[in-house]
Amino acid sequence: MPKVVDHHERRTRIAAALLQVAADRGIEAVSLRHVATEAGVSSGMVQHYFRTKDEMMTFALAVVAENVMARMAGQPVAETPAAMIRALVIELLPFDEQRRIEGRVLLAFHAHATNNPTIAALLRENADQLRTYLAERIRTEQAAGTTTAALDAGHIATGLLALADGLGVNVLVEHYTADEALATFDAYLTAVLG
Amino acid sequence: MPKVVDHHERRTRIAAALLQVAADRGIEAVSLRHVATEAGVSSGMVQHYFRTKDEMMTFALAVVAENVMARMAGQPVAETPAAMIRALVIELLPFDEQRRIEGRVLLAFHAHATNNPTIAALLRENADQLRTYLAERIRTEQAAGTTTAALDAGHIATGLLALADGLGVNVLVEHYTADEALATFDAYLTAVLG
DNA sequence: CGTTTTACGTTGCAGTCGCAATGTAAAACA
DNA sequence: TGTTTTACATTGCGACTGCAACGTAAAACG
Repeated sequence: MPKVVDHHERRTRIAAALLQVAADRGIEAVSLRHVATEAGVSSGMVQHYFRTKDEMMTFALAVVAENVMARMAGQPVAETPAAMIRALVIELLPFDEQRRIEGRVLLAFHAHATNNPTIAALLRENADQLRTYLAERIRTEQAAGTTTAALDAGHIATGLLALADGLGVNVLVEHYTADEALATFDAYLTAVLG
Repeated sequence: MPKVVDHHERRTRIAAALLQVAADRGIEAVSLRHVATEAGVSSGMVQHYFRTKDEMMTFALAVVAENVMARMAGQPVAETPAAMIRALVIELLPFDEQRRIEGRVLLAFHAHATNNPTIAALLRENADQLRTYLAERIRTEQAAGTTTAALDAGHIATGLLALADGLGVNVLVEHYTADEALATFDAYLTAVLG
């Protein structure tokens, strides 16, 4: 056998190139050759680590999902419940280049999921995870009496995430800036949590 | 000259076929040949009415935008401000097949707009129109004192539309049903408008 | 040290794409 | 009635796609 190689590392590197291509030129520009060129490798190597294009796409999506989750989990504990929610959801808005790229890719995958059950399932799994996490934290605050919100925590979480999704999309297509989106989000937060 | 032909009608018919293909098999399946087949015409005819694929896509998007606007404008005047907003935004949620198709197509175009200025501009124009319209109606209600909302009408409109966008996307990828989305939306409405 | 297994690189094939080019038929206009 | 103009249909070309099929070289293992 040749050089022992970290498969996961190679796949991750290729996925990163895929995300770059998708963010730069749209997901329809994601081809084996383009990704290979972007990664600086041969298309044969890409084929070596991903048997099909679909497998490559799915892996890349999983990478993005992991990144988002990791960023949210790495968030420090906030003082007030509103601040906590704000900090979490801000992570979903495209404020810097990294989040812009991820946002574009996620948007493209959402469009794709519309007629691709595999991708739809992957997206749904992550969204559920996020929603459950957020709802749980809201419930905790409600139990502790630190928030005035009388609404069902599940509805609040769903609404917050959907609002973040919608604002994110609108920022990505440049209907308004991330700051304006945040202002709108804040208005919603105060309305719901007091 | 041959048979005098209604150009706009032909283009609209082709656009309808495009939307069908996009909704059925994803926007990446939209090719001159597929659209032509779906419309039951030759690809030469499609080329006759649209000089480029891009022109065809843009036209189809404009058709969708018109449909949405027409449906919203055709909405009867509601009793309460909340009911009015609710009726308007419900039109944006994918409750029936028609709105599901339009939603899918719009979602795909939003992803596309991320790196296509022409489409981005078209989307932005429509979104602005919608937002202005909604904000204006909210302002009217506020002036009449028929709503308790203290927030800036612009922010409310932006938030409502973004929330509708986000909920719509989540319904399209089947994270939850349109009814659940509506429940969440209602919770938001009462929180904001009282 | 020889064998085997893995990690790539290269090439090619069948299919699809957008689009240009060309052909044909029919109706409006002179 | 003849000419011109428009409405299509057909064909083909160059570019691109995913993917299979090979080839090669190097390192782990016996």
